[in-house]
Amino acid sequence: MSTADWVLHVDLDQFIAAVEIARHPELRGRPVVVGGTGDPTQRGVVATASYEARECGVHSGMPLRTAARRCPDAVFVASDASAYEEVSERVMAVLREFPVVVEVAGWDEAFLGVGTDDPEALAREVRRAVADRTGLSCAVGIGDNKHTAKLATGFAKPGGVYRLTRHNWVDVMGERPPDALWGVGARTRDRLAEHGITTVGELAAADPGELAAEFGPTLGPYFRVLAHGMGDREVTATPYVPKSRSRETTFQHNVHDPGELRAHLARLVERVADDVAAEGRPAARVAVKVRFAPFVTRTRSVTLPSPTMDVEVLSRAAEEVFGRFTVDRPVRLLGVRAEFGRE
DNA sequence: TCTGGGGTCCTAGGACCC
DNA sequence: TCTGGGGTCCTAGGACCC
Repeated sequence: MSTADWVLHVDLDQFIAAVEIARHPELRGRPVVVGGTGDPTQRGVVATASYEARECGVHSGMPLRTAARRCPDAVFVASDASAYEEVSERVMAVLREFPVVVEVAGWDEAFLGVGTDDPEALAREVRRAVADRTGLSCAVGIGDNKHTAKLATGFAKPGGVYRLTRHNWVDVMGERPPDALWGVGARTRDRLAEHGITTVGELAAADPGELAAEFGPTLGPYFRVLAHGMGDREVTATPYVPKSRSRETTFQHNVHDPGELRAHLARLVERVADDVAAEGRPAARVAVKVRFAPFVTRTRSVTLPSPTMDVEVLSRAAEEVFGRFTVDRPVRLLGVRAEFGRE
């Protein structure tokens, strides 16, 4: 743990696309779209688009079909999680060689808790070390907490360094919409707008009571804290301990046949049971997710009589929970999640 | 824009207990 | 014998993030 002078946020540029370009050099300079099975005629979305592909309006989360229409020259590549994990580990190892606390925040990003008089110099060293040792480019945000560091990275991209602190917060963020904050999305932005709040500055000045009434006693005041550029300063190297493991599948074609659905359910629960066993900790709850056509998602769950890693017990629980659904429409997605107990 | 997969955290209502 | 208030667990759903 560290409550040092500065928080740095390191974020790799177009990470997944960069890994694919590194191992397929002929892709360099071309629009590259990574996601799904790599077949843009199938259901799936863009995981990462290279900067060349972004120029045609392709971005993360966009359906592959749409990406193919916008960028007919793009090269489509299947997503390969284990390759990205491996490269990610190498990058994190480079970061850990610095005299900093490293908190991994995803495949392609990490917070660094640092004590230094010259955070810009350190940020440039980090960028150089990552580039030299992995061939990857990254942006580094410098902040006085994790929130400002994370937002600073957005201004540093691609491949730069940017500092955002209480000293330039109002100038940089005051006039931006509330969803520019990390943790405020489109839904909350729209609900805020109904209260006449359309900028970060207005949110910072909003009545905490009114926010609590709209968003609840924890979330409401928290949004106002974010709008002041405040946030968590604690950077911790404690290894990540998952609270749940899940597997889900979107079918290429909607499924209505109950037998077929049960067969898919059985396969999913086996994969989840494998993940639970690999984790070596018993699951306390089992949840089943069903997404009906066109796109209505429902979840049912059960607390097990006692936590278990037994695939038979997990399977029976998933079947029981699935049996509580009324499957009267075609099913687009089926998912199973196991939650670990509190220890 | 016909909308993946894997996660986390918060809210809210009802059950149940004291 | 018509009724309080607090605490905690269970469940479903929503929002957000990478």
